[in-house]
Amino acid sequence: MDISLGPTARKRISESTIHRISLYYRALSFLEKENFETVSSKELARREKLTPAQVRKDLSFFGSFGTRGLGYPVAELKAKVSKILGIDRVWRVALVGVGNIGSALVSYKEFIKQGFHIVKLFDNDQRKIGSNHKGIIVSDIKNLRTELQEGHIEMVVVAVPATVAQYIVDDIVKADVKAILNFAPINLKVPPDVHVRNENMAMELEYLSFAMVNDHAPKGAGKV
Amino acid sequence: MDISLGPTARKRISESTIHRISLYYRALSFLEKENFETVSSKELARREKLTPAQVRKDLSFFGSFGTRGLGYPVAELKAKVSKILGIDRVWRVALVGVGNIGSALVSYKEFIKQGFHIVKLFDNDQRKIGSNHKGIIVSDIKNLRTELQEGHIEMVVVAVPATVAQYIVDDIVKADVKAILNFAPINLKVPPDVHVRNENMAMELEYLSFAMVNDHAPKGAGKV
DNA sequence: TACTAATTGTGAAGCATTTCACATAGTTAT
DNA sequence: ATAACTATGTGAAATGCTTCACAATTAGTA
Repeated sequence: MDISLGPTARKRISESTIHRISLYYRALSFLEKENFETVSSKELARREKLTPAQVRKDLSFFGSFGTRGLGYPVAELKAKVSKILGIDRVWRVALVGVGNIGSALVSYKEFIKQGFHIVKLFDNDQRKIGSNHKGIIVSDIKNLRTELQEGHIEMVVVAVPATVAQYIVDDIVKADVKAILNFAPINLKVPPDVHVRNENMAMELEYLSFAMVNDHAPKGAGKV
Repeated sequence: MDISLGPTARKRISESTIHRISLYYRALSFLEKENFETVSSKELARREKLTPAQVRKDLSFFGSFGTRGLGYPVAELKAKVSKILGIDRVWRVALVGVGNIGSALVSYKEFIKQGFHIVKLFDNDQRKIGSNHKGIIVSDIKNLRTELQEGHIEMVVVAVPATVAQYIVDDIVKADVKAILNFAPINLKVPPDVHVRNENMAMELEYLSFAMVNDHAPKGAGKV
C-alpha cells in the first residue's frame, strides 16, 4: 500500500501500521470524549498496548502532527487520522446475505459511527426478500448487479455461505464495486483492482485454542 | 508464542504463522472433501494465495509432515494441523451479551465445526434472561462467575457494549477463565496469564476505506 | 537397478518492521 | 530571559519475517 507524500515521493505503508492507525482513531475518540486537549505518544501507546516509539513512527509516515514538549492535539489528530483512513466521509455500503451474521451487521453501531452506511440489503430467500431490516427493504439477489450500480454502492459486505460466495463476488465485480468485506471462510478470486478483506471469526478462537494448548504464560492481549 | 519442539528446544512461532495454519486447516478440509490423497505446498499456497516456500516453512516449525517428490498426505496433515491448533477436542465456551452480534455467534456454524461449543449464555437484560437460544437458556450475568466455574468454561466470548466490557472481563478473570475473545472495541486489561484476542469488524472496513482512498491498484485479497 | 522428475525441508540471504537513542524544539516555572 | 523539563521526529541498529535456492529424498518408469 502506497500513500502520497508529496508530488513524486511514495512510501509503502504496512498493513500493521494501518491497523494501528485504526486503534489510534478509537483511542482519540475516547480522549476527545474525556475532554483531553492533548495526548502524548506515551499515553496513546499505553491505551492501546503499544510502544511510544511505534506510535510516533506510525504517525510520522503521514506527517508531523505533534508539538515537542507537549504531545498531539487530540481533536486535530483525530481529524487527520480519520482523513488518513478515509472515514472523513460517508461510504455507501451494501450487504449481501441477511442471515445470522448479516442481520447483526445491519445494526452494528461501529459501522455507522465511522461513516459506513449500509443502504442496501440482498438475499436469495423468498421469505426475506421484501422484508424490512432497520428501514431497508431486502432486495432479490437476482438484481444485485443493477441495484449496486443504480445505488452507487462503493463497498459490499458479503455474509453468505462459502459455497455461493464466489458467484456473488463475481457479480459484485461486474457491478464495478472495488471493495469487498468477506465473512465467508473462503479465498475469493477477484481482479487485481478489487480490494478484498476477510473477516474470519473462527480464526481468532483458533488462535486462543493454540495459545492455551501451547503456552500457559502469554503476554495478555494479542498484538495488532 | 513458544511451542515445544522436543525435550528442551523451543521456538517462537509468529502470530502470522498461526493464522496461516488456520488457513491450511481450512484448505485441507476442502481437499479432504474433494478426495485428494496428497497435496503439494504449491497447491496449498495457490488455494490460500501464499507462496509454496511459506507453506513449507510454516509447517516445518512443527515437524516434517511431507514426502519429498509427493507432497503432504491430506488427511494426516489435517489431523496434525488440528492438533497444532488445539482443535482436535471440544472447548467449552460461554458467550456474554446476547445482542445482535451475540445472537449471531450462537448460530455460527464455523465455531461448532471446529470444536468450539457454546454451552452457556449470559445477559443483563431481564427480557432475555431465561429465554432459549438454540437450546441454551440465557443466565443472569449476576451469576457469571459461579456459573463459569460450575460449567467448567474454558473460553468466553464477550459481545457486550464497550462501556461494560471491562467489568465483565474482571469477573471472567476471577472465574479463572484464561481465554477471552473480545468483540467490544476497547483494549481490555487482564493479568498476563489470560489470553485475549480482539475482533473488530469495523477495522477491516477502515482498511478498505484506506485502500480505496490511497491506492487504486491493490493486490487483491489482504495478506494474513 | 538406474534414471528422471517431483517436491520437501532448511540454512542463508533479503527484506520489512520495530525499537533505540538522541538531536531538536517546544513548554513551564522562576 | 534563562534554565529545566518534556516529548516529538527520525536516522540507525536490532529484530523478525519471508523468500530464495538447493541438497536430499522419494515416486515413477523402463
